[in-house]
Amino acid sequence: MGAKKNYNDILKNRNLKVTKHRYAILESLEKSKLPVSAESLYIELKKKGISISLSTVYRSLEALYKKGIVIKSILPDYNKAVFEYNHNEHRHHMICIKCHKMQPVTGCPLEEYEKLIESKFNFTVKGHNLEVYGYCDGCESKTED
Amino acid sequence: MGAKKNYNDILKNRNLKVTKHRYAILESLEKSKLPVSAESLYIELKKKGISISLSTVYRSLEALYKKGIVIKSILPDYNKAVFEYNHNEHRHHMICIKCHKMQPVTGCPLEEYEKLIESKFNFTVKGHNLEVYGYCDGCESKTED
DNA sequence: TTTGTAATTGGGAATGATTCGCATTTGCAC
DNA sequence: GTGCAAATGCGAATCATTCCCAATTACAAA
Ligand SMILES: [Zn+2]
Ligand SMILES: [Zn+2]
Ligand SMILES: [Zn+2]
Ligand SMILES: [Zn+2]
Repeated sequence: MGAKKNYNDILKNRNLKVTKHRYAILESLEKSKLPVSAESLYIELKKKGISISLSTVYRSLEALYKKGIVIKSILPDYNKAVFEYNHNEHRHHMICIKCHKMQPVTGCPLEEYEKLIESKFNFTVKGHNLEVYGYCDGCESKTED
Repeated sequence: MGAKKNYNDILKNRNLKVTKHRYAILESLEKSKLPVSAESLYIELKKKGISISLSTVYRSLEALYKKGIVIKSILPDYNKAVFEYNHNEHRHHMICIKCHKMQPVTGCPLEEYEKLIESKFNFTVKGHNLEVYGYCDGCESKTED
């Protein structure tokens, strides 16, 4: 939360111009506990009285994603991308099969695994994608077909 | 490869009717080393002389996915779903950021992690999704912007 | 502060993957 | 063999995302 100035630097350091839109997007994402879709972010910004177009939201998110400032993921049952601020405290999510709720889990069990892959195959690891599926607290008792 | 009869049982056990299309899809997926998109599978089946519609390919894959017979995943940079046969030898993939090649890696580093999650949160784990990103053997020397 | 230029944006159209609707066909239990 | 629910074909519809292009803006250099 050394916020304000921070976003400017983050953007500048990655050769992205500082605009009020990007600023607002980062602010919104950083506050959000959970990953959000482009559209829901768009709606949220509108509610805050920010004038922005959906295209811009998509473009900004994509730019931020390419620079590693945000994390993008697409879930096989919820066919759209969701974005979250890349708090560098690496984290993953538990996703409920039933209600689609996502819950963050900090920490990562993959450090050794990545090293293993790098040495075993000739592959330079740059990151990974991990989500755990199952039934959340509330949906526990439900069984599927 | 106790193949032939096998698919029939797999389908029947999950309350899916046995049709030549599903049979062909499973056969194709099981042989494939790498995950394939619905469309490329469709094209492949056509080449084999099988008469099928793209809708059916989508519907069948979705049905097989819901039953756990195939695995579905969507990659954030290649915006479409890919499917692979669920060899129960659990595996994951390394995906090249540059050429999009996917390479399977058998084995899983997440058993303990899942137990941890189940006990720590009140969450019933049913599965997970893991891909490792980076540069493959051939694309090694390439840097991004 | 002013100017020049490339990056960013709006808004709407285009795209492309996936799903849907509905008439027809097929699997399979009885 | 019959009957019915499930599966299919094919085209239309949907929906997220990208693209186009003219107008605006950020910001570096003067
Ligand atoms: Zn739930
Ligand atoms: Zn991790
Ligand atoms: Zn590669
Ligand atoms: Zn695994």
